[in-house]
Amino acid sequence: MSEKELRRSLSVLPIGTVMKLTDLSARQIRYYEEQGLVMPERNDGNRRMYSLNDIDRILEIKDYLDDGLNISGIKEVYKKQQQLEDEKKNHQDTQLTDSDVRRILEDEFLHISGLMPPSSTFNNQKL
DNA sequence: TTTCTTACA
DNA sequence: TGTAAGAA
Repeated sequence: MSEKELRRSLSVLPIGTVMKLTDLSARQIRYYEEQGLVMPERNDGNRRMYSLNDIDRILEIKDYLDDGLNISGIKEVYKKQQQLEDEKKNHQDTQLTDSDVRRILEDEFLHISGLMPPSSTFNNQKL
């Protein structure tokens, strides 16, 4: 991991700073954590400490919400991304190319952002 | 002062 | 999601 990545992953921001940076309420920020969308560290007194990566994550969540996605929809987006990353890691037993990954993700975006049925996202065969 | 958790006329 | 209450 590069030094840059390490710095971005250092949790040094209290929720108050995150509120100003994201223009979200503490309530909302904590709620996203409850939903497993972000997992900030805790310091001494059980206070949440966020990293720059967390900030990006939260801003991303905010954008998705503005685009009409609900929490469950966002969860699926991240689930999909992680799923694709895993497959990418086992590049040998799968036949997915980078362009395939990009296409699948694109498809998911349109699918999910268009107010999809909660259970219609498991039909991602192998193209 | 700031943040945490819990709960809801 | 907001807000109040009590604790840390």
